[in-house]
Amino acid sequence: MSIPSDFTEQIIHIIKSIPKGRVLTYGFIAKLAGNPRAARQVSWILHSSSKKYNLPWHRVISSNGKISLKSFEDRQYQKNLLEQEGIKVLDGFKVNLEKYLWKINSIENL
DNA sequence: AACCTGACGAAGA
DNA sequence: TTCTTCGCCAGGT
Repeated sequence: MSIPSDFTEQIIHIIKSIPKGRVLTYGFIAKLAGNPRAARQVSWILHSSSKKYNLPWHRVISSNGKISLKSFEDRQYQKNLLEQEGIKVLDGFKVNLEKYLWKINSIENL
């Protein structure tokens, strides 16, 4: 284990700040953290540190509005978590970003 | 220093 | 609309 970079800590902070009933996309989180092209790093963090940092990982989805987990079981699980917060998950595990994306333009006040 | 990986994403075909 | 390709990033599988 190594000490997370500032960039990584920013990402973690942002994810922990996502309100219930809202979602954020990988790319958007990366952008808020300062590097719009580091979406993959966001996925890596979720994959490796969700448990460690107790992150609301289920509130992070792809830019196309779909759940990104690989197996059907995992997608189903994430879908349940989202619906528990009032988020409607449509066929194909898709979420209406227009409706549920967390509108935030800066992390200044996080 | 080099290489590999992932719950990505935009652009093409 | 779906599939493929290619570029990106930081951590370490």
